[in-house]
Amino acid sequence: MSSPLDSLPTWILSSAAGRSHQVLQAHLTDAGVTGYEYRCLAGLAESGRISQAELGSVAALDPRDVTHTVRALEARGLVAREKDPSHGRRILVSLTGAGVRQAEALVAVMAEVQDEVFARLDINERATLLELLARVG
Amino acid sequence: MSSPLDSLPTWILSSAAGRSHQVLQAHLTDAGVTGYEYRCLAGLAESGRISQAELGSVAALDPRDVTHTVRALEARGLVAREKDPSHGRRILVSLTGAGVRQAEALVAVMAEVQDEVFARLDINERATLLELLARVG
DNA sequence: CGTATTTCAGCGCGACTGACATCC
DNA sequence: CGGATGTCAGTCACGCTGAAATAC
Repeated sequence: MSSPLDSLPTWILSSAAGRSHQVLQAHLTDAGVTGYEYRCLAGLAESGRISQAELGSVAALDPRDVTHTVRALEARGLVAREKDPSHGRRILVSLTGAGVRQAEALVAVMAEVQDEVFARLDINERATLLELLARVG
Repeated sequence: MSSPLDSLPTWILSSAAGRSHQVLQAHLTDAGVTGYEYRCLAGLAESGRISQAELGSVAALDPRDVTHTVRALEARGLVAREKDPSHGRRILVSLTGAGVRQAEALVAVMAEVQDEVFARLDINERATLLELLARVG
């Protein structure tokens, strides 16, 4: 059990992120979406009808991953894709009604994830942690 | 650039871990080892001659990953593998002279990684961060 | 018998790279 | 032409799972 890694700050950071990721993944799986899909839905919920390239920027996704993710969401009826009339190559993506409902449900899911991951930290400690994390790297 | 993810604590944590991981990977690549290899070398430097199963525990590695990693290290002359005379199935792994030197060099590499990743935090802030991270998840 | 150890092969996520076609 | 956009295919690290052989 004991490991030289346990005293390594970068390992502690990585381990905490891993535990957080595990909680996140479990909840997203329950909700029926992947991490990429969640990010796209959340980005579209905030930014409305945007191009895939813009969605990649908003969702912090590689444009090539946007392609697959958006097509998967389209196949499930959560997003609509339409050609930009003012730019033939560009494709505009937007949430469908079902997509909007899914995005709203995911807001609640993510709130639960945050509560679970940071359950052992109070409000002030959470703020301190985020401030310190912002200065890491 | 702006993203709904930027205000999500788990995303901030994951991003910080990603930046840390990037710095770590860059330094390990320069040193000529993978992350798994570093963990095995560090574990062996601390624990001496141990079985692969024990090494998996010390290095926080799946036993199946230990197999490949140890064989790669053996091929480079950094570790020695020998059958446990008291248990035919078990294989004992230990550092060679070159392995010891590599492990020592990696200690310095990792110290540099920590300094770089947490450069913008003072001693007290680093301690606070680690204490809070320990309670995440 | 069951348990532990090691080894083989493969999966899945997340992030990335190369190559290419399309459009302005 | 250059530059941006989208698509297809593939790579890689990392952490897993399944299946199997060997030893206790």
